Amino acid sequence: MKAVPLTRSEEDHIKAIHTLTEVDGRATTNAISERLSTKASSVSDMLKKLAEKKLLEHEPYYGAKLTVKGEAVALQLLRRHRLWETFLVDRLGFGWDEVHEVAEQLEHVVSEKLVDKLESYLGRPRFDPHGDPIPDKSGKIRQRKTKRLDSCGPGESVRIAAVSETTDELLRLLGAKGLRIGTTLVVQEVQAFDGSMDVKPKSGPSFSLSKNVSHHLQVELS
Amino acid sequence: MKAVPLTRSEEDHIKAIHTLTEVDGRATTNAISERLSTKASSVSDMLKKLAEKKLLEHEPYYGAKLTVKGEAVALQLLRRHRLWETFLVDRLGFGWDEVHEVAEQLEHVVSEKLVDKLESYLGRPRFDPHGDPIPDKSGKIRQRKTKRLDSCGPGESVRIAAVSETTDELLRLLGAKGLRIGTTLVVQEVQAFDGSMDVKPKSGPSFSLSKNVSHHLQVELS
DNA sequence: ACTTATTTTTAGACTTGTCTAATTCTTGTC
DNA sequence: GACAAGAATTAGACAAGTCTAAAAATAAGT
Repeated sequence: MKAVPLTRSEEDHIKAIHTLTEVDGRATTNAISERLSTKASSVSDMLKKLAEKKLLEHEPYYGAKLTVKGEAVALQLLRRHRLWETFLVDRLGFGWDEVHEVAEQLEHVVSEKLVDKLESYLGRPRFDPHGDPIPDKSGKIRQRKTKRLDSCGPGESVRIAAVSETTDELLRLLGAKGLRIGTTLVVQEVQAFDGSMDVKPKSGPSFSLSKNVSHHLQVELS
Repeated sequence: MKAVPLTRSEEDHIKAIHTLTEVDGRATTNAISERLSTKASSVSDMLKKLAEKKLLEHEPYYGAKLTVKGEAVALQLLRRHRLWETFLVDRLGFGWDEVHEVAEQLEHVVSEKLVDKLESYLGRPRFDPHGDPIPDKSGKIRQRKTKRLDSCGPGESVRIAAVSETTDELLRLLGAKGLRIGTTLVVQEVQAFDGSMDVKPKSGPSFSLSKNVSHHLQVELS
């Protein structure tokens, strides 16, 4: 097992495939190209290249699927990304919505020692500021039984388990909408534009929640 | 004045030119290529390109000289590099001889906000772990009144303030002799033959340093 | 099932940054 | 001052990663 250093572009493709597979079940050429803001033809080339490196299997016209080796690469990228995001928010005082682009750059810095020391320095956090799990050195992740509402997609039925980082204002808003711990919701639609979502409580009409609000709601599947 | 983003390679060339100009008074094509481990022809191409961007003036066959604009870029790179080195040593516990390569990568991360917040987080340090000055946001550096150890004579008592143009080999040598930033030395004798000098630390026996080594030690009177 | 629309791939070109090899310019020596 | 040695530049090639345009494969509607 040689540690072939990957280029930034290769890493970006692997991460996109990982995320798409997790969210949509599969990673199509078009979906990848849209995510990376490139053209489908470029992705096609890259898939062939990564398949030759045994990082993924590519069934032409069907889609890409990471191999065990490719999955390991993706998990290390996620690890770096989320550790840096934690550093940026917890230590440098960035807002949770400002860190993505910078972490996107930092995650490509290559130094195992750096990542391990950063992890220790941050107190070995299991979750990043967005509530996403941080893989450990070996790629293992501790799954949370809950996730944030803003990470849910249309059709999901969930129960509110907790409200994170609450403020009085937020609690008042939730009260006004009739939301409390234990309330069951069905996600109806997510707006790509601003991340707001339409949800419908078991009893009562549906309404809209801004991403700001849905982000603070920890939910579990119901 | 638009902030044209530079490529990593362009930044590397500018930094090399800055350092060489500071050390040798001028930056020749060969010297740059050696520093960057590339070939002279590649440097030649890059010089033409950077000259077109008004980052330097290139008198063919004579050498390159940074413009005010180019100098500003170099200072920002130095700022980032030295802030990251400070972070790696002071916060993450890296040895001062282990940080260069990693800082070399981190310095290319582009985010003014990140650099400014990092500076605050570190307590606005004026000097990095090697004793080199860290430029502020506007590019200003606070100079120390230092001279090179090889310019000192017998009887002078000095404190090591910085190690200039460091390499990993040099740092390891210094470490082996117990020398670091802040160490106080008394010059005992200077050999006319080869310029080597005998020095005695405050605690411990005296030993000899070659001119090659003493030339790289920036010291202040103590 | 047939035809059309969509998706994916291929083919060929361009850019950036590098290289080798050949050429041109500068300099130091006699 | 001529000429050899060394330094710098130019010319031409190549790999990586991207693009556009065209071709091929798949999916969808009736």
